[in-house]
Amino acid sequence: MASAKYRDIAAALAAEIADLPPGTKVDGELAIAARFGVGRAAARAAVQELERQFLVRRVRGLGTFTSRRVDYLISSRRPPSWSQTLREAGATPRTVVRSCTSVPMPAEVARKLRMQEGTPVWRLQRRSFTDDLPASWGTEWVAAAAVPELPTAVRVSESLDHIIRTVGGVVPARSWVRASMEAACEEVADELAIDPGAPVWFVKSLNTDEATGAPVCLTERWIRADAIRVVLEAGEDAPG
Amino acid sequence: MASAKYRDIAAALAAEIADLPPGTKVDGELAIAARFGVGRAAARAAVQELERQFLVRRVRGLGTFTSRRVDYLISSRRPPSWSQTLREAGATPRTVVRSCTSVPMPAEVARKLRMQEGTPVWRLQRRSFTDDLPASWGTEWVAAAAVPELPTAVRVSESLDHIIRTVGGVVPARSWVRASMEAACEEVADELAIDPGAPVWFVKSLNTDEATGAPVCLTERWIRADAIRVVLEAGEDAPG
DNA sequence: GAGCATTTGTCCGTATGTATT
DNA sequence: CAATACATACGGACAAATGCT
Repeated sequence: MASAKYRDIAAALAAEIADLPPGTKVDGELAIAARFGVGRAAARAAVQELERQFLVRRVRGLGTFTSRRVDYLISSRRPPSWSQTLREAGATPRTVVRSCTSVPMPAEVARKLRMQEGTPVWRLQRRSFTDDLPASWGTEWVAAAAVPELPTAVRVSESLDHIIRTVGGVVPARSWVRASMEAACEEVADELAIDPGAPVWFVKSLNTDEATGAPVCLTERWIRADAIRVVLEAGEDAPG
Repeated sequence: MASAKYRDIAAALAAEIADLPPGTKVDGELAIAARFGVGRAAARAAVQELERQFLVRRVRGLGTFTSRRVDYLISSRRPPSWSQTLREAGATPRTVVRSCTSVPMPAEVARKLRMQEGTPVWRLQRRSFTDDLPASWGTEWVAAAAVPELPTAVRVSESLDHIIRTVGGVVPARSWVRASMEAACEEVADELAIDPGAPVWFVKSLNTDEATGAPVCLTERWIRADAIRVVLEAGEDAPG
């Protein structure tokens, strides 16, 4: 019995592609089926196994490609910046504003930001890419007082962290973070160009002024699990 | 066209089983195929979709059953105890010692524990269950000085946190945690009774004496993603 | 824009293997 | 040993997305 054919094939393919640079095109289902002398079902199961392990990414009509997950390190010791974190991990980040409006602060947000419900707050919705892959989407609630002209600022810089530092004059630091893995709902799946139900991280985070401890912004962000490996570091010591 | 049949079926089934108590037997593939008027392939794909989303668990020869994931909250504000965390979540925890030996401290562990390489350290390997499901496995490195008689102590109490408190006389607190989701390797899959490649959490954590900050133990633990929903929390403020 | 080849996505029917009860 | 139900696999078919002509 040993194991199933598709598992052996998956293991063989995994070893083959291990050293290939990300984005390399690999054999299609039919080619694999022919090479290993199996039907398309077994070949397909093998490639799907690799996909579940985030080793390849598949695009209909195009093919199967080697993939890599970029580490996204969330730590209280480092600035809460998508751009900077991704760049340090060796990827090319990009962020696009979907909407940026001033709204009355909802009750839940007000509680977290420790401000009066109904006072104006920026509601910034953005989508972030890593190497041209839509990898993150979510909402950032920024205290209006911290950055008076956010809509203008986000047109100049892609980094909210940078904006708050330069325009707002505060250094944001992660105060608390909560991360879990969920199945993508319709809306999230749509924004991230994945199938509904695919695994995504949900990261909620409060950033405060490093100096005064005053709340600056609240972020709620979904992150594609197949593109990003979220690593959360809690605590003060260096993990090495 | 709208979407695939199996997705519609999966969505319909998900809604049906949402309120069922965990462990309830649900329709098999053939029953679903008959009910929705599709082939077995589509029915199977639908159930597999539910399985990927951790809504059901399947056992060959037995059937498909509703599942629940227990929340495992890892936070710097709460004691690093499997037993206590799981119990609070309403599950029945159990921990079994696989091995407990005194070994010379490896270099990597020594660096994390800030001790001399080669000094004696307890190497404790344990497997933890939630409701009789093997859900976690890993190694704990405990400074020998903190608990002189660990092999005896682990026979009395299942909670390492409790042992260190009572026998060692220190209150352990999470100093830092590093968690990510990986595909299970052979060894881990074997210990957790899952297929190799299935999604598992890998959690590495350093616990220190709450009072003095001195390192007490280093843990490396794999956790079944289909059984446990890991939630990471970092920071001082109340998340509400 | 239309047409075509490629490749993955979905689905069918059928068959056999294997674990549990 | 038999019944049940999931696991794997085959071959075939059409749909849908992509890139190119």
